[in-house]
Amino acid sequence: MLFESNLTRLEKVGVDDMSDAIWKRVYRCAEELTQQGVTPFSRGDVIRCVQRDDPSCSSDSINPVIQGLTDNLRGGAPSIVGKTLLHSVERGRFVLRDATAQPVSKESANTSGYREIRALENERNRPAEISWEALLIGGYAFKYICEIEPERNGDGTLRVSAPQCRYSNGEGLALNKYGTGPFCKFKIPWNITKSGVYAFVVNGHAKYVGECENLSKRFNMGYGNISPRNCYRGGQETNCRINTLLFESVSEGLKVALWFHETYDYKKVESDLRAQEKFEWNRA
DNA sequence: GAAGGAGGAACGATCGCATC
DNA sequence: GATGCGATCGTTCCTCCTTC
Repeated sequence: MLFESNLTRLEKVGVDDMSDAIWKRVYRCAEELTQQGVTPFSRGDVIRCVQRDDPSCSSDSINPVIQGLTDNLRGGAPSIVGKTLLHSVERGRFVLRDATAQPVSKESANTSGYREIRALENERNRPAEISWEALLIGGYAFKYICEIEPERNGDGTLRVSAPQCRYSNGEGLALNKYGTGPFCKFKIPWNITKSGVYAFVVNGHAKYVGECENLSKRFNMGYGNISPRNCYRGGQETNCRINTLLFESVSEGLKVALWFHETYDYKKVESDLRAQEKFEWNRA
């Protein structure tokens, strides 16, 4: 059978461990509709078909997946197979892209469409103007980024975040050393995409230095927003530990500022700094 | 080898705007 | 108003590198 062999080939390229992935259900439905002679099929046809098997799967989840599988639509949720399965023939109507086409490998799927999306994002997120203010740490000039200002309650007290409570923990994992918090949530501007070395400066004293490839991501998707999984063993303990230290410092009324030294050679600069000075929040 | 620190891929959720 | 499209962000998991 033509369609069965296509799916089999997809599974052979390394995607057979994702039996519940929405993209796979979407593809099966597209095959099913095509076999029934419903081609082109509508977005709604696919959504109804997927929901027939899994009513809990909302159209909000299915829509970006359809988009992400369609070669001539931009955006959507990128899947492991890339934009290789569907083709939009008119607004809201699709056909299987090429029932006889060879699927792309995981590697090539990652290198084409996905990279183009990232390149566009990088272009959009041009670096922000960083203050001219500078701070010398170990001979390197750091620029001021912002003060760390966690979310607060209506009465001005720090809002305590407890992401560990949201983890389903089906494997019965223990909390890691720093998984109990308390945690806070904060963000820095999203448009500082440069690599370099950052420093937490508390009341004028550098407490921690670390490296990053993308400062905004490192903070907004790392330190500033602790994910439930990271509170448990195997999660990113460092994010938990540093977040709690920030929480405690700000709670005590201390000023915590983020400073940044932009460099491509961030590994060397970080190790150089840590060799020169001992920072209280860095571990050995 | 274990632990710490970080990057990145994959997938999904949500939101705003456009179009029918 | 419903549906479709596009963009952005969040979560989880995995891998890599370095240091001890």
